[in-house]
Amino acid sequence: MATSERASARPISAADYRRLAAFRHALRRFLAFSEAAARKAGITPQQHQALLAIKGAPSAAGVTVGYLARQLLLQPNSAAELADRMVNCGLLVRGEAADDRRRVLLCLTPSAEKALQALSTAHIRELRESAPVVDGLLELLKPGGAKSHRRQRTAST
Amino acid sequence: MATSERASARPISAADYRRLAAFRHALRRFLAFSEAAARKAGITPQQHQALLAIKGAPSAAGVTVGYLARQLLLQPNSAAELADRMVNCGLLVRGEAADDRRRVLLCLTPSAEKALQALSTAHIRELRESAPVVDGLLELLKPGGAKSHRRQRTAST
DNA sequence: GCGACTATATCGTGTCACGATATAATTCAA
DNA sequence: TTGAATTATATCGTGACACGATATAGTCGC
Repeated sequence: MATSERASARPISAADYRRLAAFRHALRRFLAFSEAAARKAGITPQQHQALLAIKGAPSAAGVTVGYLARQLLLQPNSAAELADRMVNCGLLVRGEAADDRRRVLLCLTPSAEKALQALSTAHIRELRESAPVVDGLLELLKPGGAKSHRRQRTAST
Repeated sequence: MATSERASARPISAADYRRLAAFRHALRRFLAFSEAAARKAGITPQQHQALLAIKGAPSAAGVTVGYLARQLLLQPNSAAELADRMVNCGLLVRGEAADDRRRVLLCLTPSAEKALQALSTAHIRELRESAPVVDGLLELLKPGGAKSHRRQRTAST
């Protein structure tokens, strides 16, 4: 069974590995840019993500800890800890939901708004530059990339 | 100066924040998929990244610790520690470069090859599915992105 | 051969997410 | 209503991992 496992049935070509590696490298570069930008703005990368998730939420009146956890793909307790650190940093304020007093509404402070705006401007600029690169890398993996059935027109490479 | 800083000269619209948040959420989802896949294969996400970086490198005879550090955007000492953990796990073997005995050549073991192949297959499949989504989100941020086809050039908000 | 430089390794530290658990608030059934 | 089950958030101890500072080994120019 180990010999004909489905996952190993179709060998990956050297070109596939190169493309995957290049894609992940591009991803890391973007994330590194983002982290550096956040730290330059005086906040941690996770805090930046949290600010964006809150600011980009449908409800403009603040979001709950649970919402933050779902957006950031964190466990609820981790989101509560993150929110706690951000409150201590003066980035967020906690409020209570009127209808359900278990819930805590997280709202950005003015300084957080300011930092997020600057970061968002920089990120939009960066994305406009690097999007074509990522696009190109995704393109290579998408169509007949690892190819198996269809033949693509060989562009040399 | 703080009031008219360049970074804050152009306010970001609510739609921009939503788009940026959606983009980052999609990115986190992909990374979460990747992490879960790696852990299911019995390795850590960083180890998976390292295996891919090594396997996708131009030289097929192993890569140096320094190369690994540059590809993963880590400090050299962190790459050495990562390599150390991977050798202890039986994922890598260290070899010496013939021309420069300071250098260490990292090579995948058979079990690492097997794990990486399975992971790569899963990742290519996942990327083919989620690429259109990421594409769409990038599209929105790219061109005139933040805005609208109609009536841009706004002087207002 | 000697000093400057490069490549890798070691050690102590700090951050952060997690599991387990606790506390508070809501819901629902009887 | 009461009170058990459920949901939302918070607390605490732990572990993984990247880092800075530093150490060691190897190479190169002179």
